[in-house]
Amino acid sequence: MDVRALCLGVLSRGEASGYEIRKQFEEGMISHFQEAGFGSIYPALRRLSDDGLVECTKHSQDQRPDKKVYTITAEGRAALYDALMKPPAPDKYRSDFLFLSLFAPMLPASHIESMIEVRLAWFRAEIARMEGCVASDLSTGDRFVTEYGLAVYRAAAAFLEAHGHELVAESLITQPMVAE
Amino acid sequence: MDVRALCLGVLSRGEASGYEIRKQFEEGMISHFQEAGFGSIYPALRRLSDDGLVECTKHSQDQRPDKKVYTITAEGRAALYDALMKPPAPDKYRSDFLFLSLFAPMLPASHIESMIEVRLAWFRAEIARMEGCVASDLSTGDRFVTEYGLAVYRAAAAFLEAHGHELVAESLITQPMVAE
DNA sequence: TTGGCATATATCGAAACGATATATTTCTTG
DNA sequence: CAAGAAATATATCGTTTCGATATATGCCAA
Repeated sequence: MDVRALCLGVLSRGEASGYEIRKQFEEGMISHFQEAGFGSIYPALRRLSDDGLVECTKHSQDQRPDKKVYTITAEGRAALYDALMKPPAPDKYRSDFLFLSLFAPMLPASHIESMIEVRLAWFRAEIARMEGCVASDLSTGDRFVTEYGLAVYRAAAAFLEAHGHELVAESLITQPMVAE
Repeated sequence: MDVRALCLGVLSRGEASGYEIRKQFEEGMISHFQEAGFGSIYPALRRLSDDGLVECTKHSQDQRPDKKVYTITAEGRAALYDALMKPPAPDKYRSDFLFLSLFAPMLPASHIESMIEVRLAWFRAEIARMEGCVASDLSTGDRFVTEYGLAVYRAAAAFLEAHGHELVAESLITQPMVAE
């Protein structure tokens, strides 16, 4: 599933500009399980446009640079359907946090501790945000992915709360960053 | 954390060839939270070698092409330490499965059902494998990341077992793939 | 015996990432 | 109230990474 297919998916739910598509990958619900930046989205939209899978209409209303609004075409919907009917590729997960955890006993305890705290705070904020989302009315698919994410984040946060201190305790170098 | 730093991390736990490093990213414990293929590993090793962070010794024992074994140097360990001391980048997660789930009501129920089954089978196999790992004696870091992964996979599998059928039920197109 | 799998290295084009450039408006804060 | 930060909006460009492919041998099973 490449960035072109992801853009088609977003556009199938409503027309949008490149900037608005990126916002969905950065802030929206989709941001929890897919990512794409300007450097991928703009070339993808160009190619989709060339292939007739989306149509681009320029809105030069404001003073700002022309806003280009993209709309999915019938061919675009067919291409999206084909992409969705292929068996999904396995999930890809990259975590510098877990890689770093492998080496925790060789790093300062304060570093491990602050890393765990930052992470826990992030999980709690996301969980709160998602709980707000499920309270409102979502479509079937949206509710499913949000509750899935919630289940996983809660498990991860609970694990860190229960076992994070073990990683800190095993750190051989115990130098507080600020003098006591 | 780029592929060079990841290779340094692997080599800090023992010398290895490019092939063996890739096996760790493909099969080993690390495969659950970091990925790298030949196309990234070989250029990374070349650059690490040029920069003096690893040393390469050729073992031409077998008939096969020379096995190049890489060993981390003192400078390499220092560079790894620096990389590990930077605040870790946020986790990156990409799931075609969840993206596809957004559109489940527009896809055949049989497709959704088989996708969920495949996924559940994969989770169960990985959970069993990891349970075998934690039974043996692991280092602190290794045990932490394995049990973290176990907690998350169990939560994901439990969610799919409990709510997977809801996604199938909502699928508007209910065409069995094989005639009954 | 022959086809498939594991070992082992390596490259190459395509895709994606991350930083940066540009320009205007709107919001914030000292 | 003015200065600066943030949001809106598009786009490129060099570096990195991905995925497929090439090459060659040993080993095991059908």
